[in-house]
Amino acid sequence: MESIDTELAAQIRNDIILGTYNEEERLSEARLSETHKVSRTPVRLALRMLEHEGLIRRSQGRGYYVNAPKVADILQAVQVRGHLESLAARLMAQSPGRHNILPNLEKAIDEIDKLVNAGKMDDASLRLMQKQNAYFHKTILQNCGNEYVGFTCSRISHLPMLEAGSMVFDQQVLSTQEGIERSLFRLRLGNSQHKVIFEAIQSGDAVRAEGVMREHSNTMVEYIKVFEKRNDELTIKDLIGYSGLSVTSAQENTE
Amino acid sequence: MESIDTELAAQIRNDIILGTYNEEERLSEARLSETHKVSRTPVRLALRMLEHEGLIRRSQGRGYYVNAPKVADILQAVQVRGHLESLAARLMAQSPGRHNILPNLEKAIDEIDKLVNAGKMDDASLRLMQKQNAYFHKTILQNCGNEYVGFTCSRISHLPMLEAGSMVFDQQVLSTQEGIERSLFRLRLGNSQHKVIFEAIQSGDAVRAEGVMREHSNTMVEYIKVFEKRNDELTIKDLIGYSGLSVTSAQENTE
DNA sequence: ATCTTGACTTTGGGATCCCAAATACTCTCA
DNA sequence: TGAGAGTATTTGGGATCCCAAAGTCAAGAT
Repeated sequence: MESIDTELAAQIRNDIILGTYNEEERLSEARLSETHKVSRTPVRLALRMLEHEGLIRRSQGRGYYVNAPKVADILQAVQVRGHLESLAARLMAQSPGRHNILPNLEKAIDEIDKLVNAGKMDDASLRLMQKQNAYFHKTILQNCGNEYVGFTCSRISHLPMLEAGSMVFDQQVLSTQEGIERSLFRLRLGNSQHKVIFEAIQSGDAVRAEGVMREHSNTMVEYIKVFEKRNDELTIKDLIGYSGLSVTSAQENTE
Repeated sequence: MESIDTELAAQIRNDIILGTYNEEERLSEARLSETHKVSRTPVRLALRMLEHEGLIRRSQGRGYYVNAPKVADILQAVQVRGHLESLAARLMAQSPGRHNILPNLEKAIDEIDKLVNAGKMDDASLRLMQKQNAYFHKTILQNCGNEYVGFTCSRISHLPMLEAGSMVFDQQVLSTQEGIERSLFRLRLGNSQHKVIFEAIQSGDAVRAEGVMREHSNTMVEYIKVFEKRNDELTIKDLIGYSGLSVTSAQENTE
């Protein structure tokens, strides 16, 4: 368990993201300290944190305004993260020490391959795939030789779906056999991109590593846009549902 | 004047960056509140802020450790910012609303041209050029259509030289006529890159806008590396000196 | 009816006190 | 003399009180 202020920030963040507060609703230290049964000190720390994250705005003498992100914001942030990941792939391909890390990447690829080939799309399998996928992406971010790439990424990872390696699944699609086949195809494609990225990094082909990673990152943006087309009123809550995880546990995984 | 905690954070940040504290020195809330004559509440807020910025590390029950950035860190961060700026250039070239902004960019280019052609490299001229240069870069970041590009950049702009459009000059070089000529050449080159970026954005050539911006951003990294080669023990303090501004006022410009 | 002015309320910021946890130190016993 | 236990100290976290600034509302003057 973290300290109260961190925990509190996580709760309020969750509320903001899930749309519990009204648009532009005003938050006050005093009210939050009452509703959450804590003193104003941790509330203040939590609000400062959320202000840094851009989820609330401070207004001189008027308290804090909620500034809830929209799906469009998530798309923009994912694009930024993807761009940074492509930098990481390029840098890692140029990094002399990369060879010690490569086996770990390969293992993650193999694990995903194994799961995809088993053809199962149950909740447990999805979780395992997400875990390996996240590991693949985080490993590249953290071992590219430029620690500010990972650092900068982490500055937007409080948003849902912004953890490196987050994946989106359409539960409706997963309910039919044909949908499962399509999803498996998508996963196979994604993992084959992983393989290309791996090989490019291994052989030191920085340009290719960057290019494929860019394309790979773009995949999720396009996939979410498909959802948007089908549903104008797509909310972030829906999106988190698509991540294949429960809404509450999605927050717990935030680091 | 900002609130005490912001001001305090700026002071401590300055001290850390300029190397006032020893490597890995421990900071405590109580001591800082004494030395800065404020209570522990704003100290705590300031320390949290600095922790977010990565300048100090919190250790359970042992207070805070100073984590002073090195010149190598600045180089890494500049690389990240440059990469994000190249994304901004690409996106702005694809943005339909860019034409309303283009005149402002052109004006900044013209102003720099005017100053460079005048051939003066005095302090006032340098300041004006820095201002126009910063305006050029910030305008692209803020009008690329993806607000998270600018947001993400701002998450590392607490570091020195990390404000978009910061420039570096070698004061030693500026003391000779030949050095001034070389610096003017460098500025002319930089501004001609600005022009290419401008034209690429104007004509919607996203690939070119991104490529030239990447090259443009890389220039500063290479220039700082020249300093490093000449002086193994190059400190961040030296680097701020190279920015052509006084060490203290460099902090004031932080936004 | 409207504008102005005053008091009242709400807001966040800062100071101070208390507390638990972790550390560091010292004394004692083997 | 060295190891261990117990105590003192230092650490940050939380609660509470006070304050100045800004916003809000109502009453009174024009």
